[in-house]
This record gives sequence, C-alpha cells and structure tokens, in this order.
Amino acid sequence: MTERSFRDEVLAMVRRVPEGKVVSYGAVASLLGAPRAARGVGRALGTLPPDTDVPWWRVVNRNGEISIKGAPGLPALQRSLLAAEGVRPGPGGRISWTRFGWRGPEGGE
DNA sequence: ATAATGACTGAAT
DNA sequence: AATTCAGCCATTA
Repeated sequence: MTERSFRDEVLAMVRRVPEGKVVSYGAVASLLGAPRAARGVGRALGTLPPDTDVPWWRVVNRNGEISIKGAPGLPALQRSLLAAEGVRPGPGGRISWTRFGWRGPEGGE
C-alpha cells in the first residue's frame, strides 16, 4: 500500500476537527500515535497552500494561543476565522480548552 | 547520509 | 505565573 506521509495523516486529522473547536499540535501528533511529533505537525501545516480545504486555523499551541510565525497577516487571519466560528480567547487572550478543546475522533465530534 | 529548519512542548528558573 | 533551556520530530537542502 502507499505509504502515507506523516504530513498526509496530519492533514486528514485536522480535517476532522469540527467547526467551533480547536486542537493543539501536540494533541494531533498524539492522535496520530506520535506524541512527541508536535513540531512535525506544525511543519505539515506550514506546507498548506492558501486554497486548502484543511481547517488549519483550528490548530493552536498548548497555551491556546496562535503559534504561527510566518507571514505577518496569518495570525490575524486565524483569529478572524476562529472568531467566525464562535471561538474566542478568554480574558487572558488564551482559548479555553474546557470550552473549545476537541477531544479527538473518539471523544465525540 | 549529515546538517539545518520550524505554525512545538515539558521541565527548570 | 512568566520566561528560558533543551529535547524531539518530520521534512528539505
């Protein structure tokens, strides 16, 4: 069978994140069976084309903050997309895992 | 095959 | 609680 690159698995997993929910890089890595590959997840999302159907904006770092460091406008775009889904950072500027954290495919979508 | 890079994380300060 | 350090991983040159 075709070896599915780690990148493809990451994209497939992120595609399952329901609207209005967020997940951390480490969580995605964990769901893929590689709990220490958080960076690999970030890298995978970094290769996404601007017209992708993958909801990359639903992935944030463990603190519930935007962790993008690429183009200057991307962080703002992510905040905007999240806000459009009802995901808003709390008083501290962090997104609450209790309210918006996605538990994974088995945790209930 | 080795070295460098980066949308990460946990532990130590 | 906030910041700093060092480890970990997949991918690219």
